[in-house]
Amino acid sequence: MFLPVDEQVRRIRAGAESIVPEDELVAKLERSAREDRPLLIKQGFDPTRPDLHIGHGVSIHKLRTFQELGHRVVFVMGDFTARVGDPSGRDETRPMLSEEEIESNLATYEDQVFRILDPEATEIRKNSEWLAGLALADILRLTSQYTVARMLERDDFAARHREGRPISLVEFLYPMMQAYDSVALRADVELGGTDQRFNLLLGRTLQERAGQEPQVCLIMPLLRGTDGHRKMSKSYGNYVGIAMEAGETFGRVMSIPDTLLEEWLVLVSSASGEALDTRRAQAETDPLAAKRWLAGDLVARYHGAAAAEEAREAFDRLHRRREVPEDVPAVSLSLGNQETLWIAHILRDSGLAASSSEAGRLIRQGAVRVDGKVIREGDLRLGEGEYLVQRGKRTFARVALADC
RNA sequence: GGUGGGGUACCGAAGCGGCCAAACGGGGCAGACUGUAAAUCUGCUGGCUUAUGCCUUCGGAGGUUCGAAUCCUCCCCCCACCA
Repeated sequence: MFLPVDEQVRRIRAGAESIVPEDELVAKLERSAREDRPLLIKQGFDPTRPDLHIGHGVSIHKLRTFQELGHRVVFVMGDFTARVGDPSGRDETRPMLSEEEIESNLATYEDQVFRILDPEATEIRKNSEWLAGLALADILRLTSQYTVARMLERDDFAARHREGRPISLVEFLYPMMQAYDSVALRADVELGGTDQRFNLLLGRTLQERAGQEPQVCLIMPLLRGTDGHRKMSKSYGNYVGIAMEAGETFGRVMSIPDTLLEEWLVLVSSASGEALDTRRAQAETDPLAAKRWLAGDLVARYHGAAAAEEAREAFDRLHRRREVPEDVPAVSLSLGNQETLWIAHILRDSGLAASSSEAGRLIRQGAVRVDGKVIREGDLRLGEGEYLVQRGKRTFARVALADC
């Protein structure tokens, strides 16, 4: 039923930042094979922000690998912990979320997660199931199992404490709750990013205190974003969203620096084993081909094979052949009672420029074309008719001018 | 509670009576180059019915002045040290 243990380990280890401790993972896998019983793989998610990007996808892909290896994946929605907000990597307390906000985020999470995970083989559990019912007495027992000094070992807490910034008591409870999830589920393995290291290790500690075999922590690196430097994050704008439109996804992947390519192939592509090795070699010899494959692979995974083909074609058309894309947004503008409209206003009102001042600047820089011809005159006016207006290399609008 | 230091455009950070729509860096946008890139170089980066013109902006509200981001008063918010 299971692949040989060493092959399983190989696939699990691919791309991982660290496995703590690896020999326990091997032991668990061996026992699982011997007893023909799948391991329980757990990952928690904070339903605080409804948009997932492929940085989150790194560990979700890894969960998928576990599914393919025949293990049992439990996806924990931290609906209860979200009311606190994960302080990891933060330098201040986060606002608590209301129940309504949390609920409304859950559904969109499932939609995105199931673009990667097999829904049939995934259990989704909310941690309010076991956390909401805890009595104060239970919580006292739990909190007695860990010390303030050890809590302060965590880098972000330590820094905040050292610098005199506030740490609310409830934030100490966040890792405790996440760790308790592992106790409640009797997790064999927990996945998380490097920023989760402390929380994952705390899970081991609490499991041991509860008389359980401690979980193995599988720590995945944080994915670097499209800028090639900083970790992928929505607030840096260097992300590729899982639910993002297909063409946009394709384009963003194509624009990553080559130096990022191998990393992305390992961490977020569907390739594994030998296929992955082949792609990694290709990334060296023909980065463009490898990047195109990766872009298509991601689009196919999130939107289906047909969408990937379409995205590739649209991309080639726009960027390689410099042709006008097929789906240029159409805008119709009213002339009002005038004969003509000023080009700066046309650019502004068709959404190609944020303001008429910006439109003027773009024209001065030679970035504006009308029907393929570069516009130099800042005072150009257009009369009734249809025009293809272009701003820069890749932003178009088909503008219809008419009175009415 | 005391003392001291701050709040400037998307972010960081200069400016400390006119030459300030506000230096510089980052980010963003555009041009060149290219493999669509990245790196590099160049330009732009408040708004306005089309602009050697006008309007709004430097925590908030008033005031002094021909003139204020810059001086004064009050208020709000941050930070450091002490208690």
